[in-house]
Amino acid sequence: MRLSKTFIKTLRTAPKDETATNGALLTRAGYIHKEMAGVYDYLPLGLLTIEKIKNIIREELNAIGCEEVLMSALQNPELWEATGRFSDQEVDIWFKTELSAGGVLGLAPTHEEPMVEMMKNYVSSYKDLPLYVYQFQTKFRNELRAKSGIMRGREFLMKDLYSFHTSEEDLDEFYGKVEGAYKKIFERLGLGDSTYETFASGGIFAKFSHEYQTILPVGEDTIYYNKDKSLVLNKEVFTPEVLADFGVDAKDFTETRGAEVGNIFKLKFKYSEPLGLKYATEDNKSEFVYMGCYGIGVSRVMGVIAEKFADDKGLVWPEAVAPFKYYLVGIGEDGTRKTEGIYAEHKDEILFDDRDVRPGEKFADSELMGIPQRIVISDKTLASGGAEVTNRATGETKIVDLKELFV
RNA sequence: CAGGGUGUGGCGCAGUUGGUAGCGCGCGGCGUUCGGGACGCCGAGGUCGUCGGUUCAAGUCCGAUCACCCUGACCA
Repeated sequence: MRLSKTFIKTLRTAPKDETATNGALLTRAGYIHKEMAGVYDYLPLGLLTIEKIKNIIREELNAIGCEEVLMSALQNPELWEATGRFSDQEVDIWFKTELSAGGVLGLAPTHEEPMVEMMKNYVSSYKDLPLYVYQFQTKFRNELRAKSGIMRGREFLMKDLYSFHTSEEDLDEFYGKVEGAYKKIFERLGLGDSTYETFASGGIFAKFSHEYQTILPVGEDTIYYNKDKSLVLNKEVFTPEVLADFGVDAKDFTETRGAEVGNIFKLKFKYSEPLGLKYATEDNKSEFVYMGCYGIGVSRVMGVIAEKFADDKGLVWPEAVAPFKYYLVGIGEDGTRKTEGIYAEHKDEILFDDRDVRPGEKFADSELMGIPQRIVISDKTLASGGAEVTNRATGETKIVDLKELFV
């Protein structure tokens, strides 16, 4: 991408209404644009970052046999009335709208009901199971208070996976596979060292559910971890009874803040029963389908990564999620000519700062945008043998022969 | 939803006891610059969130309303 050709523009100061680090830097660096509280547009760089995150999740889910779909945001109330979840008393974050011909529709805050209803068309026998179906979809939640940049929005992007099984054992086994996939996903996202599977309230169907909490000072959840972080508990289950169950002592735990980037739930019959998702067993009995659901907040993850790695100069993306791996700057006639040639060969990997501005501004923007490697070519670098390559995260600089740049 | 705070050019801000708006960044032009957001000159751009009221006169006072931010509560 050529910076001279894009409409985005960096800002020296963050808008006053972006006080969270992620919102302020993503706005300043031209990744996002705010429509209103909790509602954001993703600009070219932001969209590329979102797509990188999505692809990592997609690859790991596909690797354990999941199938991707895309469901609708508009929802039929009848479906949700079957589970009692269209009621504003039961689920108080609905956005509801009206059909011009009369009647109410909802904007999906999650997709258990429509997913189950849809699968009724395709699941009729034990031979059809198990199934693992997911999507990346925009969710709408009428939060009382949107906050923290893109970390808690009213409209946000989520990956939601639903699994369908004939037995609890099969559900358990797949649940374990998802745990494995999630571990890989968070590692690849650069959050492996700071993200922990955390015990949280499981509602009425299980003692616990699992949340994936990334340790982050501005996270919304309070969590407790022991020395080696082998056991992490959300505050909501950090009770004497639960501690006794685990045979641990509260004084061995440290309190910190976490951002919930994912969660996984064993739903069992919670939705299959009220909506009537059944299958025929081998001996032709009709049974309800066991279910699990597994979420990752894609846009929130982007905010968490932005927040977690930022420094005083701006964003610092892990290479796997950066919109581009390289930020290319040419200085002087020779440098400029060389960079044009390099850009032509590696367009997909390069954010090319070909703007007619002074070098200092380009350096500042490369740092603000958080591109992992900055390549500078000038008379000076050519005289020392090639291009100067600077690592955004470490600040480490080295001269690399032009032929060795992309090997 | 409770408490606190803020709305003035694209962004950040100032505007004294009411007298119809000013600065920095950014933007356009010219020139000098060209490895750390350079400098000079010229210039464009706002009716002060919205509605109503007081007044000869309101960005400044009063009322209402909307939006936004922070803390908390909420989070299926």
